[in-house]
Amino acid sequence: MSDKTTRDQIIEAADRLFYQQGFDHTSFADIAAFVKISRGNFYYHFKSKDEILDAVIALRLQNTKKMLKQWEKDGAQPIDRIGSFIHILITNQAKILLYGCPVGTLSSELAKLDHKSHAEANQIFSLCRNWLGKQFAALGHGDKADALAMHILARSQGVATLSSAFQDDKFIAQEVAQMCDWLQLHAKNSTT
Amino acid sequence: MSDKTTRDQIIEAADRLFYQQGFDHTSFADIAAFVKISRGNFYYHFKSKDEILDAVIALRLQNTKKMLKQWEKDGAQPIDRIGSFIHILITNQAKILLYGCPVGTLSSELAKLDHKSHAEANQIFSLCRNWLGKQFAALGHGDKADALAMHILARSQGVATLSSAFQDDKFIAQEVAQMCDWLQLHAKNSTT
DNA sequence: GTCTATAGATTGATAGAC
DNA sequence: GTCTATCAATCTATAGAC
Repeated sequence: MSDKTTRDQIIEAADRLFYQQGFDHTSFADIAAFVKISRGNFYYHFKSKDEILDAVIALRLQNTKKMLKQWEKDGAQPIDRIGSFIHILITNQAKILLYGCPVGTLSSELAKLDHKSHAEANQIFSLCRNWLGKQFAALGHGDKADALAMHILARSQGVATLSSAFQDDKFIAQEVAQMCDWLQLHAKNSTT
Repeated sequence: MSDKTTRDQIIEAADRLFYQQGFDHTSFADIAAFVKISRGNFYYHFKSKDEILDAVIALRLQNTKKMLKQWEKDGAQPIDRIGSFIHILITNQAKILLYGCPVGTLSSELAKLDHKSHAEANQIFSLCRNWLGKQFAALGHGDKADALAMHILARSQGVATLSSAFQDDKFIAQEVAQMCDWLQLHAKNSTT
């Protein structure tokens, strides 16, 4: 923890604060207070606030890739892997209830800001979409694999938004169970 | 249009700009330029920016009530009424692709800002939830009516978020069709 | 009821000492 | 590499003329 570079500490603090407070509403003063450096020191590591955002998005892309790889390693069958994806709603439920989904809320904010990095932020969605599509393709849903991936992604987003609005963790549990039931209906032939 | 009070013009401009740019990112200067009044004039009509937000939320609550009443009038059967709700995704698709759902994105933003009016903004969700629950109850789903209402609400939110991220109007059409299919499966006895 | 002028705080960003 | 000091712009909000 203490041997991390200042640059990495800034990125991690920004990652956290952008999620909790939003990108636009998080100031350098906020990040500086968190990392315990002066505001002027930022500009040795980054040219602008937008550059910090890009670094945060890059970090999230990297972490998402790691997570998907891990699920691919842990889950022998595509069904198990997709199940892992669905269950992040429960794994991260405490944070989701407070701040929603980090991917969806950042994408929505950058859309409203008409921010140049909006497309980059959406690559996190694309990563999940393609990975889910690959799993559904492995299940035998050739042409419908992408549509099924988008369906699961959308339902996860909706659960995050509504559970956060109503502070309802039971709703998360209900919907996760329903999505798993739905998944079983789409379990064609995996290995056979 | 021209005989509207300045106060109403401010509220309508704020309603539009809060949706397109976000609440926090919209300044008095933005609203003033839209309504063509001076910045100082705001404070004759409102005490603070938060008061404008409350007025905007009150307006949205009022408009939502009107819309739900109209659907109840137009649709003879609960199935038709729920169908009207699902189809707002298509009716408002142009705006949704650009700015997402006005209810969901405002709720998410106010959650991150830890804003005191977050609960008020969520009343728009509650309005829809209770109305949908009433329709499902009329369909004969006594104890499951609220869960079905939440399910439809969540799926609508997810479709709004993802279609906006991927700029995909075909995805909206696909999911709306699927939601209508799902709805038919839940069409127990309505009038009989 | 609307305006101009301005206060007071905060923002992102820069310059230069150490 | 980190700091202090500071700039210029912007923000919400206020005061007072008309």
